[in-house]
Amino acid sequence: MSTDEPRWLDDDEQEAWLALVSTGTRLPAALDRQLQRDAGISHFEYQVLAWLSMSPERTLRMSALANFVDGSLSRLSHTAKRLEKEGWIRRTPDPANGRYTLAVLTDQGWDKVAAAAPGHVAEVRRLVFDPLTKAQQKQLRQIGRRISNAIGPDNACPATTND
Amino acid sequence: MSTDEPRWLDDDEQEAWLALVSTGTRLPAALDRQLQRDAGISHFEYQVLAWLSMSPERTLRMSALANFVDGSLSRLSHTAKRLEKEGWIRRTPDPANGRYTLAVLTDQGWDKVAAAAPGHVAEVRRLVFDPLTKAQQKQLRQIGRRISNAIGPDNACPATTND
DNA sequence: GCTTTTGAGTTGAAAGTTCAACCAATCGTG
DNA sequence: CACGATTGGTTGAACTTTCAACTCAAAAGC
Repeated sequence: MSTDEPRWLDDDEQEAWLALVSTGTRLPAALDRQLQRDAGISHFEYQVLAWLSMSPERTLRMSALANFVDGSLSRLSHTAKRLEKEGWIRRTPDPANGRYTLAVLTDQGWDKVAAAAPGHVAEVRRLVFDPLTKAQQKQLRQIGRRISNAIGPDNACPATTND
Repeated sequence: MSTDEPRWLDDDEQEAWLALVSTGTRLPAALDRQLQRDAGISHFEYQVLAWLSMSPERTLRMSALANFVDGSLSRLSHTAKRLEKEGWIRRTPDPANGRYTLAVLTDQGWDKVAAAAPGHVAEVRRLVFDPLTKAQQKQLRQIGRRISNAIGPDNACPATTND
């Protein structure tokens, strides 16, 4: 953008960066593969079902759900249509305020997440936690929080002030 | 998969996991936004151009390039068609072995990356390195390497054995 | 109280990605 | 040296995601 030389990445930064980009594309891909293979759903769809399953009444407003899964409302709407067609969720206008839409996990939806969860958790463990020491897991938590803060708000995890 | 209870994530793991997923989806999105806004290309396209620009003769075989950018050959082929249409790359059959295809960065392609790079590097710095201490940057490098190893081969960064 | 504005959500078309089928060149093997 | 198997790459169709336009309900102005 500006005309003066930017501060390029040094070798260490470069290596960290390449590793991060590579992991950032390959980890989601790996999770998608596992879920697609064992449950026939994408990681995004899984997250939608999972967040609903953890919510009171198994219910969330579409916009809240979109925030949790870090997706656009439009993307969520299309996905919700597919999930609804499968019978895993239902959508109803919020009786308390007609311009909100509530997404509700159905019983079949619950069964679906319940069936998919163990395999998914095992994969997360295998790829992320098992290869790390306890100390590294803690470091990862702190690092993730800092980068997430830098990216900005819209965060699923409520802001924790301590780093 | 198996019928016995899986080992669920404890609270600390859960938090680390949510942070990682959130960062893993929002960081690429943020990079895409910056590049799209300032250069009119996606992060994936940028990576293609960048890897070519760093390669001898500004040339790489399609399959090698696909590995570097962690994408399928098909995806790369479609992308290459678009980049070629813009005049940023050329494709020719490898004279040495007719079943390989060489992707070559053109002069305009070089100019394109050169123009996009400073803004992109600045964004990477802002989002990833500036918020971290030197120690955390080192930790991130090690953690990334371990997770990357767990995911498996096909890695852009040549395998480094020390953790 | 009627109109304008704002915000949540949906929709359809365009762009991008994946999937499976395909082509073409090389390698192996008899 | 011929023929099937393999490998690198492309293509088109199906699917997903994005983008911009639109709908509808609640709030805000006046």
